[in-house]
Amino acid sequence: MLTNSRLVHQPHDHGRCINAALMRANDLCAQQNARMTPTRESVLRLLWQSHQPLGAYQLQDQLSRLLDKPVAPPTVYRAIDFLLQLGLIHRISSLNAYIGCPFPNSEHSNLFMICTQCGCAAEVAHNTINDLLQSASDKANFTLQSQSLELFGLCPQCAENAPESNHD
Amino acid sequence: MLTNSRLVHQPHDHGRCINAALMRANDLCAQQNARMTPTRESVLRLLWQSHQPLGAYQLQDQLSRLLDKPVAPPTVYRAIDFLLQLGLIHRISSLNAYIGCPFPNSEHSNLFMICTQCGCAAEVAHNTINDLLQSASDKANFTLQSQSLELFGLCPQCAENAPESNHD
DNA sequence: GCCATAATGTTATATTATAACGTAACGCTT
DNA sequence: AAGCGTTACGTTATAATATAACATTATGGC
Repeated sequence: MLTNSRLVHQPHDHGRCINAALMRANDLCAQQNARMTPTRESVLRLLWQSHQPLGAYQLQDQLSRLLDKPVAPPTVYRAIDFLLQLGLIHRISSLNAYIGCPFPNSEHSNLFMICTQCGCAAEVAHNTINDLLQSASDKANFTLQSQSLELFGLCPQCAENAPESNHD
Repeated sequence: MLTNSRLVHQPHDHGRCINAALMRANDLCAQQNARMTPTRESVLRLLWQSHQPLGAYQLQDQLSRLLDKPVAPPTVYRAIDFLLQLGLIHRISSLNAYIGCPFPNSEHSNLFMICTQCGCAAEVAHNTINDLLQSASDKANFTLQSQSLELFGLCPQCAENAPESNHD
């Protein structure tokens, strides 16, 4: 089970973690002969700035503030589409929000653990689950192409802070 | 593995299948002291009419035609919310669409197999997958509350009709 | 029948996403 | 370096999905 759960849920050198993500992104672009333009890089950076998924219009606000000029929705959506295609970010469809992918190179399951309290989201790649989903698909004669797996609940911190209605 | 996959993918007595769903719905309402009003029943029926997920505005159209009078979005969304709360239907968030639940009483995984070709969707309850997700959550110290699992691919028919770019 | 509650009607608007078309930048060829 | 095709971006308008707020009507218990 490969996960960025600890990174998400625990304090860490976040600047380094963002830079690492940008490096990976640049590498991938070089590989694929794609251009990491300033707008795209800004959007990717903003998505990495928080471990929370951000909506397109939140991104618009932040990008607009960052560039100190008005930014229209298509600008944001174009950057999002580009990053999605390269697998550098994911769309979390139950939230209509987007988040940086911690392991863009690996084939992985896109399983997210999303905190209903604080909104943070950790990504998990879990081979056993993927295998099971594949075999369930096979059994149903379903030709699996892609998947979207989203778990909702409390992250470690929030569970800690607000435990099961205990009044000790 | 409990699934309505065969029902979805194979010809069957669909009228009976809709009626069964409505019966289950009425039972559940009786149990929970909830009211199955005409609007709600119509929406549920429309959702069962196809094994495809329907969007809110598709439902609006169809409901409007069925009742032969204009219907505003809130009407549709209220019925949807009611049915969602009772677990009689599900929201498929990657499609912004809704679909009748074939086994509303059971605790289940909400796993959908959605055909990217024809749009049909089968629901699967798979205990092993649920258990795995639970244990993955435990390992990550994540308090699992709910989940949304959506698989995309080709249903048996569509796979049959458009096999892997073979030209034999 | 009266009342509280639940459901629906109605109007307006918020939120998310895309279409369509023009302009600018890039990078290759010559 | 001029020309040119491609890619990216700017701009305006609008589509698609969802909800807020408040008025009205129906339902069921007393």
